[in-house]
Amino acid sequence: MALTTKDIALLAGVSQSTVSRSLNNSRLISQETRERVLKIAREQEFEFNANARGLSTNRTHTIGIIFPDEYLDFGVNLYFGSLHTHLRETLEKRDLDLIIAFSQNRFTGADNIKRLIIRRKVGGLIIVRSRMAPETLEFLHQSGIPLVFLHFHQESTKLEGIDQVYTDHVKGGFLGTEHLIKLRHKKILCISAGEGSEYQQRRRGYRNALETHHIPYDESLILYGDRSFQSGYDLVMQNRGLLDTVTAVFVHTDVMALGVLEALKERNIKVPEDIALVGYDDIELSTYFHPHLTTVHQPREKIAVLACERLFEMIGSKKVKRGKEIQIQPTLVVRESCGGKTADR
Amino acid sequence: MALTTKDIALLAGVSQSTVSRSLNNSRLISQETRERVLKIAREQEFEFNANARGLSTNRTHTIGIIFPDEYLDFGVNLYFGSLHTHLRETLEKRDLDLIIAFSQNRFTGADNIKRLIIRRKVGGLIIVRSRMAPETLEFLHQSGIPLVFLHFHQESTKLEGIDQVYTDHVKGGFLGTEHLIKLRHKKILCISAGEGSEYQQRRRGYRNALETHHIPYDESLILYGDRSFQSGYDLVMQNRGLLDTVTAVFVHTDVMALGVLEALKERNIKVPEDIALVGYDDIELSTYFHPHLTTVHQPREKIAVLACERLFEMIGSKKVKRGKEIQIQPTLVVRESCGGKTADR
DNA sequence: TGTTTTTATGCATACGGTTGCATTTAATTC
DNA sequence: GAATTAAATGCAACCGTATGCATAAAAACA
Repeated sequence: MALTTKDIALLAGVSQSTVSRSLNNSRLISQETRERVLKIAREQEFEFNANARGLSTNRTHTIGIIFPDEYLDFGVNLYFGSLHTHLRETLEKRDLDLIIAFSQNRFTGADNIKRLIIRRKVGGLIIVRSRMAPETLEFLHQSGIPLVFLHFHQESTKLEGIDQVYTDHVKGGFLGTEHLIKLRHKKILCISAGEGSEYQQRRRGYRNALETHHIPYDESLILYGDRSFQSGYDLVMQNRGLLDTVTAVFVHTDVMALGVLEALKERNIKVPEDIALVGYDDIELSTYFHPHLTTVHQPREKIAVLACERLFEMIGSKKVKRGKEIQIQPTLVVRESCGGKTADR
Repeated sequence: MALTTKDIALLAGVSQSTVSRSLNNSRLISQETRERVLKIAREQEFEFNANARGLSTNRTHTIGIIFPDEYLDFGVNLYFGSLHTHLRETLEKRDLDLIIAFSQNRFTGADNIKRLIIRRKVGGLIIVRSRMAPETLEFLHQSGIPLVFLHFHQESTKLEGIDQVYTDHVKGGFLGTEHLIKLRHKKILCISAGEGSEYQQRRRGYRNALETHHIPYDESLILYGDRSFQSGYDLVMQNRGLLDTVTAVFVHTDVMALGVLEALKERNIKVPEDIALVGYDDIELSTYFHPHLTTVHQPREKIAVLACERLFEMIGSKKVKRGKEIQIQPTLVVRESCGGKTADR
């Protein structure tokens, strides 16, 4: 059987509470005793029983992460997968366990967010790009649990008092577009996605850039995919005419951009010679394709680290003021898919 | 505050133990009472406190999954990522929570396997392709925790009594090679990986196929990569001479195969016309590349489901006999990268 | 030296469930 | 209808830790 604090107490010749206090660095303990207890605990490879601890303190050394459902869908999960990895890594540094769930149990329909809090007593929650019922949101507020929303900025007043870490998607949309404009492109097709505020924001950036540079905004130059490789591919194949009239394409996810690239290759349209291409996300996968994608980089590791640190702060002290919004700037990574050349040809 | 069984008891006018029994489907409870209690619990959105439960039963509704470190490495994580997804999905169906860890905490150096058991009291453990210290293995044995090893077959007698779910990598190696042989290829380059039993087994299959068809086995036709896209690419670039002498390449991971494909394209070697290519894993990514990869398919979902079911059995009853080894047959998925044609040219 | 203050330790209870055992109530048997 | 048995419920202890409170020991003070 696993050792308990009681066992350690026996070995050390002290009471169980002294052991508990020693291991928890309480300052009610003499240096001498503490060290003796710690030594024995180490020797015996003592591990706390997380359940007992959680029961007693009503919190656990566990963080919950809520991912959006589409995480399951390979075609679009490369960005979130990478984010996941960084989150895991950051939490592991703090010796925190990680429970992962989708916002809703896809089989029982249970509200996993509520469950993680009530049932698992997670010490904090990171919620990645999830819509949620107002009721759940209300519940989160009331629970007072440390909470960080990730990925995109939500402006709803309902989210007041909730921390958010996100990249500036408007800026990202602007950067990608402006790069193309500076290469003298004027007719820039925008392949975005229908659902999701981040895409709306990226489109706003696209439009801002055009207007800043006095290029008329043309709604017919916006197409909507579903974020998948296939949809990028399909949009190119289905809009042959449109593609002949543009000199550049700005695609709002790398995965779609790779689909676009593939389709263009098949149609014998050369990138970047015939069409310049800009993606969004800077996923590692895109370096597998040629030409390498110029793309808007979102610093995933930074997002993960900042979100976790914020969580740690809140967990560490109840007095930390909630509702901080951390905006991270995306950057443009220039590779080959736009060419060094301008659009003058 | 969250509701407890005591609260429900009060509302239902019964004792706390009756509530507990009702919610746990004990047969010591009358149908009538049970229903009344359940109804109230539902209405109140009662959720068990997992800590309290875990403390008294000494087990939790939680499964641990241990992933290999390289999971972090994108270049090789596509297969495991997909496996992960299926595992998560399967466990969610059973309303089980999931804690994920690497076998060793990469920062504190702690043995996560031991920790998950002692500290988190996970009800079961799935260990994906991990080497581990004999001491840890011994510990696992003793703990009696439901346990399934995933991915490849380990024949060590030390693993006796431990369940394994794996695909037959020897068979897979055989299938891929034989397909090429039947297309009349005789000089088949094999790009494998240095570390990992599964690759050793795939190479054995490769050799078996050659010998079965009376083709001399030539060790110099085996190259070793590190499973990454880049290493597939590099091997092709660094072994130009060798590649000119073969008509087919069998690559032991799809990710590497895609790297190979990319390099061949760059060298203007046509696939499948000049060289036929077979991969291994059947990851979704490979359908993004052209020509589509002929590859050895490992049924990831089946592996996940079988592993979980086995775990459920063991969790459900202590009497279940341990040590079952479930072998799953890989299949060959013929796509475009070998051509319909034979090697007679 | 006696008294007060400080510091270190132990005692006992709470956390929210599960479960063996005792008890009550209902059903069955004679 | 009394005695026996079965079914349903309640009582209470326990799981392992944290922590308020009481207390003992040590230090400081008078």
